[in-house]
Amino acid sequence: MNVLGLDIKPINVRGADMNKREVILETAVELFAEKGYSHTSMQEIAEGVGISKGSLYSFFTSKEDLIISIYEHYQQLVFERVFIIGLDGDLPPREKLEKQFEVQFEGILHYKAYMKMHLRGETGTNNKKISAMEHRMRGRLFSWLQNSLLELYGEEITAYKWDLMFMTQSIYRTYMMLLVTGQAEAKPAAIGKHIVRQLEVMANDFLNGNSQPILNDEMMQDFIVDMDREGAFVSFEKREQAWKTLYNKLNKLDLPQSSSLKEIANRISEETKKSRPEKVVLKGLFALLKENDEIANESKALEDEILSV
Amino acid sequence: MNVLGLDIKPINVRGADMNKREVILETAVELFAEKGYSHTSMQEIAEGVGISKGSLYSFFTSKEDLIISIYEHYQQLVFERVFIIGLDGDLPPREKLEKQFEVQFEGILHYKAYMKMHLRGETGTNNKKISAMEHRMRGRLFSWLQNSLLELYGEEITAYKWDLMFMTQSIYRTYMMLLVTGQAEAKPAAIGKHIVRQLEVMANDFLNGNSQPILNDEMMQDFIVDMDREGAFVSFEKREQAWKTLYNKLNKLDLPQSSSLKEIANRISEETKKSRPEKVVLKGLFALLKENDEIANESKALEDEILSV
DNA sequence: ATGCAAAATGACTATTGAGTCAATTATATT
DNA sequence: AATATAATTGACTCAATAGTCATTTTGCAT
Repeated sequence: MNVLGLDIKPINVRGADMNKREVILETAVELFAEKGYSHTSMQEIAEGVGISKGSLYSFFTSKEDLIISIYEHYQQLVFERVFIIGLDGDLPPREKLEKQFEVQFEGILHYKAYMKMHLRGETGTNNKKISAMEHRMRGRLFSWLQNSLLELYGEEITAYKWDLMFMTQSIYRTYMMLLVTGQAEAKPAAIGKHIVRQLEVMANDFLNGNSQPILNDEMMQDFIVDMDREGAFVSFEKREQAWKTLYNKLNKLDLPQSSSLKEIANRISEETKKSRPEKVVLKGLFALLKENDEIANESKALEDEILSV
Repeated sequence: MNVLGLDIKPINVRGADMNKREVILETAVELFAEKGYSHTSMQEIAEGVGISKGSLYSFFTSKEDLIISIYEHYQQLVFERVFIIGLDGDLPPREKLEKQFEVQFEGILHYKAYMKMHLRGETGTNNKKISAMEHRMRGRLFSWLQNSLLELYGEEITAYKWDLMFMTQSIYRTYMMLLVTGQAEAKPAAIGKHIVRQLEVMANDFLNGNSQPILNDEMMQDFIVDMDREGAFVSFEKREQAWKTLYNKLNKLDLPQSSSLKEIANRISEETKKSRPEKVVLKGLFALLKENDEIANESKALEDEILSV
C-alpha cells in the first residue's frame, strides 16, 4: 500500500518493449532533427539506440513507418493539451487562446528535437502517407485557429479569417523556431500573450475597415476540404473524445468536489505530456477519479485509452 | 541600323554556352522544386535538358556546385531590384517599402520554381557552402528590413525592431508561399501594401506601449554578427555598387533629362529581371544612357557588370 | 575532302543505404 | 537440465546514383 492507498502492480509485460520503442522514437527524432531525415541512416539510428539494424526493423517495418510513428507520437502529446484547454468552458475566449499558445510553447520546450525535425520539414517528401499526415496536422491547427477566431470575434470576422489565420500561424511558427533553435529564451506565457495581442491588433484593423483581406474562401478551397475531411478540432481521436466526455460530465454535474477533480484531471494531462509518463502515477490519479461513482465510467474509458498506448 | 540607331552585333561567341548553362539552371530548379534536391538525380536533370550526364558535369563540377549556382543566379535577380528601389531618394519611406515588397512578389511570380525550391529548404543540408549562402541571404533580408524600420520610425523603434523584423519576415514568407504554391492569386501591389500595413499596425501597438517585445539584442547576437559580416544591404555586390554609383550621380547632377534617364535605368532593371534578358535591348538602353557624357563612365561600369554575367 | 580540336556521350566504378534472413543468443517453461 | 519460444544479430542483397573517362561525334579550318 502506498500513500494513495493503492497496490502498485508491476508494469505489464510489454512494458519493456514499449520503452524500447520509445527510446527508438526519441533517438531517431534527435538524429532527424540534427542531420535531416534522408541523411540519417537506419544503421545510425540502430547504433544510437544500441541495438542492431535487424532489431530496429522488428519495431518499425520501414524508415517511413518510423517517421510516421514519430509524428503520431509527438503530435498527440503536443496537441492533446491544447484540445483539453479548449474544453474548459469557464475560461473567457481570449485567456483560453493565450493559455493554449502558452501550452504549445511549453510543449516545444519538452519536445525540442521533434519540433526541430518538424520545422526542417525535410521528411522524405513526395511520400503519400507522410504528406497526408502533414495535411492532417495543418488541418487541425487551422481548425483550432478558426474556432478561436469565431469565439473571439463572432461571425463578423469571417471575411478576414484566412488572412488572420495564416498570419497568426506564421508568427507562431517564427517564435517556435526561435525557441527551438535556442536563439530566444522567453516564458511560454509571455509569448502566448504576445501572439494573441498581435492577432487582436490585426483583427481590429480589419474590423475597423483600415485593412483589406488578401485571401478568400474561393482561394482556400483546398484548405477547407482538408479541415472538413479531418473532422479536425471537434473530435479527432478516440482519446480526445474520452477527455471531452469526462469534462462534459464534470461540468454538467457541478459536484462540490468538482474543482479538485479538475485538478486531478489536469495532473493526468500533465503526466501524459511527459516523454516518459509514469504508469503508476497515472493509475493512482485515475483511482482517485474513479472514487466518484458519477464519473467512474468516463474515467475508466479515458484510462483505458491512455494506458493502452 | 535599328530604331535606336544602333548596329546590332551578333551575341558573343560564348552566348550559346551561357544559354545552355541557364537552361540547365532552369531545368534543375524546376526538378528540385518538384521532387526535392536529394530525390532529383543528375541523370534526370541531364535528361530534362536533353544532354548527357557527362556534358552536365562539364558545366557544373558537382551537384553541390549546381545548387549553389542556382542560388547565386536567382538571388541576384530577385534582390537586386529591391536594392535599386532602395536607392530612389524621392520616394517616401512607406511607399518605398510597399514598392519593395511589391517588386519581391513580382519576382516570385517570375521565379516560382526557384522560390518553391527555396521554401522547401531541403537542399543538401548540413553542407557548409550552402548554409553559408542561406546565412548570407537571411542577413540581407534582415538588414533591409532593419533599414526600412529605422527610416519609417526612427531610433525609437530600436527596442522593438527584432520582434517586428521577425514577424514581418514571417508574414512575407507566408504570402510568398501561398503565391508560389498557387493557392492564392493576388496583385503584388496589394500584397505589398498589406504587409506594410500589418507592420505599421504592430509597430504602432509597440510604440503606444500596448505590446511588449519578446526579443532583444542579446538574444539576437548571432543575427547581428551575420548581418554585419555580410556588409548586407549597404553594398554587397560589385553589380549593385555600380547601380548605386549611377543613381548617386544621377541624383547629384539633377539634369533636365534626369527623369527620362531614370526611366531608362528602370527599364534596364526590368530587363535584367527577366529570366532571359535580351542583350540587344540592354545594349541599346545603355547606349542611350551613354549619350550623356556626365554619366557615361558610370553607365559603362554598370554595363560591364551586367553584360559580363 | 582531310585533319584536328573541342564537345558530347554513356558505359563503368564506387559508394551508400534500405531492407532481408539464416544463424545465434536470451528467456521462459516444464 | 532440457527444450521451446522469442528476441537479436549482422552479413548479405539489391537498387539508386554521384562522379569518371575512354571513345565517338561534331564543327571548323585548310
